[in-house]
Amino acid sequence: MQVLIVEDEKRLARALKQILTEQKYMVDMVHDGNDGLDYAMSGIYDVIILDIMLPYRDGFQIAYELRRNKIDTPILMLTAKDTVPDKVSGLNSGADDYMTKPFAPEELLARVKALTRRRGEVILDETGFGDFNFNASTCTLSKGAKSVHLNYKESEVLKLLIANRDTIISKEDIITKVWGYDSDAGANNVEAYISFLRRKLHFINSDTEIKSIKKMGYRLEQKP
Amino acid sequence: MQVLIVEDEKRLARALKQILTEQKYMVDMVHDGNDGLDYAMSGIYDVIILDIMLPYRDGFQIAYELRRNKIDTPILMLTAKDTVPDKVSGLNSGADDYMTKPFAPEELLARVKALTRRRGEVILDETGFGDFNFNASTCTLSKGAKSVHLNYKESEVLKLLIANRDTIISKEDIITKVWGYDSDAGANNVEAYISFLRRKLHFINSDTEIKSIKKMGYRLEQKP
DNA sequence: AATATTTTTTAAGGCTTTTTTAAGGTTAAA
DNA sequence: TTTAACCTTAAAAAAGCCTTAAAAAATATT
Repeated sequence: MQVLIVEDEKRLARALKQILTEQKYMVDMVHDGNDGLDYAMSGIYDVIILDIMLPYRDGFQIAYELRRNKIDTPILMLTAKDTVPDKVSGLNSGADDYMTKPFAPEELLARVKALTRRRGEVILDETGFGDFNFNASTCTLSKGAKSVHLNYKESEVLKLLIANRDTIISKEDIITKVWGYDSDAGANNVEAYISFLRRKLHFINSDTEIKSIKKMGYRLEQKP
Repeated sequence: MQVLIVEDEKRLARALKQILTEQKYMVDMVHDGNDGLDYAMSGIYDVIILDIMLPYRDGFQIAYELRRNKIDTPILMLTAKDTVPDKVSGLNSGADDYMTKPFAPEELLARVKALTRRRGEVILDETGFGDFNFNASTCTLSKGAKSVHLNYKESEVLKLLIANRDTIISKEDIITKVWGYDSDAGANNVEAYISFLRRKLHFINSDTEIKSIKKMGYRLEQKP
């Protein structure tokens, strides 16, 4: 789950980032309106946290531009002012939610969660493939009576494999989606996690295997 | 369908890559002008997405060099500037299309699609010829119940044969498109892979054959 | 703040698959 | 019939991948 923070007050931006990364969001952070629009236009984020007062280009303009370009990433607007006129123009320009500074971390998290949930496609808590189940909210992989805990990265990799059940997913893809765009993780990082997952699948006696297709990537496959 | 991204801003490059790979393009990514020219010279790409501002060698130079060397891969130029002089020199140097940052993923996809369509091909996921099917996203060749896995180069060669279904494709062509322009692969490399493919077509009981026309190349042919 | 635990990264050696090479047999054009 | 082009195959070489242990980093606990 990827979040973009556009906030020029760096201290606040850092605080936001910390709150979100603690909840396992992948966070990118920029500090002015131009960068904000650039990054947001990539369309890769699940939520954008957008300050209104920004250098070069304000939050309203950014929201407006995004919607005009059919980027429908949910936007959570931030502002110090609590005036009605602001609220109106914020929501008109395309924001989905609105929050006035200062705010409690809980409130931020609640709103971000609400916005990402609304993106719909059902946030799958309980999912699976072949003969195993995976509960994303408890990070538990299970088959029958046997179960085992997955840590964060294991879970993310497995979720990707499940989501791409009928195609080969490349290591590059896994890296950008689990480690992030600017990470310097390499193929071996993915390989290591694939190995961890295989061991755990084996531990719960699953007959699903993570097949590797050389030069292409991985795919889940149910054995017998 | 292969795309080369030449863009030094790594985050943007990765975002581009993600957008394209989600649409089943095969994407290679380099981050400076030298690598950009090297990769592009291979001639194996269907589109090159080329930033203008690059370390070592800018986008104009690369486009110019490519055209001078008779590499006619369509080029989509990217730039932050939206000035007319830039547009002109971009198109003069050999670019086919032009896009200013920031942009929406849809726009990118529309332009890339337009450039590749012009080449006359389609984005193939599930394709085939005669009595067999080939699923490019799982690298699986099948006819009826029988199926077999193709490795990377086998897939690439087969895709070329299918794409050129009505014409003879030469070994030189296959070499430059699968091995790259500066590879030292020879005719025998192609012959070996043709042989591998024939064996696998036979294995799935296909009646399609890869016909060889001496001194000319190969062509797919459906028997009776 | 120090220590313990868990997670993540790194690196090396071994294994498997892919790719190349090479040699001898086959085909078809001249 | 001759000969260059092509086919097939085995085996060598290279590349890619797996696994594991151990180091480093992050996180939790005391």
